[in-house]
Amino acid sequence: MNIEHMREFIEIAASGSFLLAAKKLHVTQSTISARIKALEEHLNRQLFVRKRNGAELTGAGIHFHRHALTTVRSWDRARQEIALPDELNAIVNLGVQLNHWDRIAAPWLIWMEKNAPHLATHVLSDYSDTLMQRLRDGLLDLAILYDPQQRTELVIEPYLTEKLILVSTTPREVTSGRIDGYVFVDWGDSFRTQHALAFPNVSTPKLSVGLGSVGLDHILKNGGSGYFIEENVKPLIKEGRLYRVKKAPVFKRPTYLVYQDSPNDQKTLETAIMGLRSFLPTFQKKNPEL
Amino acid sequence: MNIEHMREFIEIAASGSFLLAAKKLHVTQSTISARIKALEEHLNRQLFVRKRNGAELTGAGIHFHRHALTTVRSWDRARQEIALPDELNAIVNLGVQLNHWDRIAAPWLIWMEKNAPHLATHVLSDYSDTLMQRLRDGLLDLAILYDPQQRTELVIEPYLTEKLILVSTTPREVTSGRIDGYVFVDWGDSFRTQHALAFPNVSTPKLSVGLGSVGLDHILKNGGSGYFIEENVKPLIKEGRLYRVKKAPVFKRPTYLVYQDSPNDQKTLETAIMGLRSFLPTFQKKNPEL
DNA sequence: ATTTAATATCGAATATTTCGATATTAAAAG
DNA sequence: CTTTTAATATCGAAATATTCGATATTAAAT
Repeated sequence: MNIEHMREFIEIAASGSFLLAAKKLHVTQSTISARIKALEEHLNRQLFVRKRNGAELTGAGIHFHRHALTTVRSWDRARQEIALPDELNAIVNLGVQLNHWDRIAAPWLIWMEKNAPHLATHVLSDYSDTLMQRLRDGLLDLAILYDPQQRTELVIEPYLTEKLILVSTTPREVTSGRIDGYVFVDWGDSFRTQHALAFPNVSTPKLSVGLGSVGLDHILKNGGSGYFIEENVKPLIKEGRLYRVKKAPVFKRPTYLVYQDSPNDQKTLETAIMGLRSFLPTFQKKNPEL
Repeated sequence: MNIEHMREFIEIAASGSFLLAAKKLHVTQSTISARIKALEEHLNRQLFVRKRNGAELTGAGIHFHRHALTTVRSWDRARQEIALPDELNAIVNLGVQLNHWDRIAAPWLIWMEKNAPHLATHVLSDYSDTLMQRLRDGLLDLAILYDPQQRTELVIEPYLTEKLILVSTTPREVTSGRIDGYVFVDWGDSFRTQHALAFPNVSTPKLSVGLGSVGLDHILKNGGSGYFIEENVKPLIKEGRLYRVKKAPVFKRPTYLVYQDSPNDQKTLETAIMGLRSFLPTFQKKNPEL
């Protein structure tokens, strides 16, 4: 069965006439007639009632029409997601953490546009484990993530190291025991370990959230404190909406560049990686303490 | 695009070799080669990496494979429904969890046979996420599942709430610490959370299984305890083969009825849903005659 | 360097699709 | 009741696309 023929069936159903549809589709009416005949024979069911003023769907035709639509849509979606336009000769799929879009994905897209205009780009922003899984499945060419799992077929190289600093909506120093309004943001395994070591006597934090931005929103609205990525809260500290808690330990959070060991398209991957690496020196110049 | 060719693409992906697929499909290898070449040119994307020992999907190929499956399935469904004899005028495709066959699918089939004999029925029994995907792709009309993901195009309504109770092959009460012969059955995200809260000091359970029936078989054969759906173990408790562990917490496990917001065939869907609702205790209270 | 087990290519044979011309059909007009 | 008309159906020839069989190419393993 040919999907284009199903499309024509849909067009005929819409125009209500073989002749009209033929004109619209720039084929002869006899072609349409033959196609429908073939389709009807294939399905062993009449799809149209031929009338003086055109063709009308039969019951089976109406039924088939609905399915034809989903089949054609499914194909269209496949094409849309896979097909590359002629002027682009490859695609790079980059995965980044949800909170890395602004700082990594956006500048990378600009860099790629400028330095490799013949390469299409696609960015997926999700959690580490989803990205990891997509990498393994070959659906991503490379990803930047925290806590990568070592795997033989994957190359892992250190990328940026972020700092997690404790900020509060009111200026204060770190105190022992329960910290009021403290939001525990789960920044992953290694953070949890470091955090437990640094604050052995802090029992269950008042509020735990899985996503940095949610926790940040929360304390900005309701007051409180928590650990956030320095880069993300810097502007807020400048505005005076947040204060850095003095003497609080700073946690490091390394990110890694991960990609397939033997990729399908070495050159494309290298270009993409070059783009990502190009942010490292400039980023580090701006943040010499890292 | 020819659907039969997509089927061949799927076969090649499955066999991992042009040559093998050619043999299976009773065409020459050069035909397969040409077909894939045409497909790749059409999409302007490489789908296979040709290797010494066969052909392996590229990332794009894997991605395309998923869509190819739904397109082909969608077409199959169209054909299947159109091929129905006249006295049956539609098919309802119901998806249920693997362990729900007996309790939901089987009685539903009987109900449908009695109350809507002109509707053909088809039941798919699989995991939640597979069912969810099929629903989205329009390959299922409705499904009953745990943890549905909210989606604009889907309607979700609460259905049965099951109880998970702790049973053991020997009569006893719940004890602190490690429970001997305990089988941890993974009943999904929300169960894991509830379980962790209820048994904070139970470390890694001795044995974990993904599927309830497997776990149940295991303890019946080897002795032990675990959480199972009340309805499933009730007869076994009566027989004296299992004992309910006293004072153990009971976990709730809600199931949901999920269907497309704007279905292909409103009336057919409504009938099917009515059948499913008729099994609900609330419905049976209101309509005791059923 | 050779062998081998895979895919790619190419021209000829074959099959399918499309076209253009014409036939058929059935309702509307006369 | 016949003619007209506006649609679809049919048919053979031409155009197009697909498949085959033979052979070339490739790259890993020997």
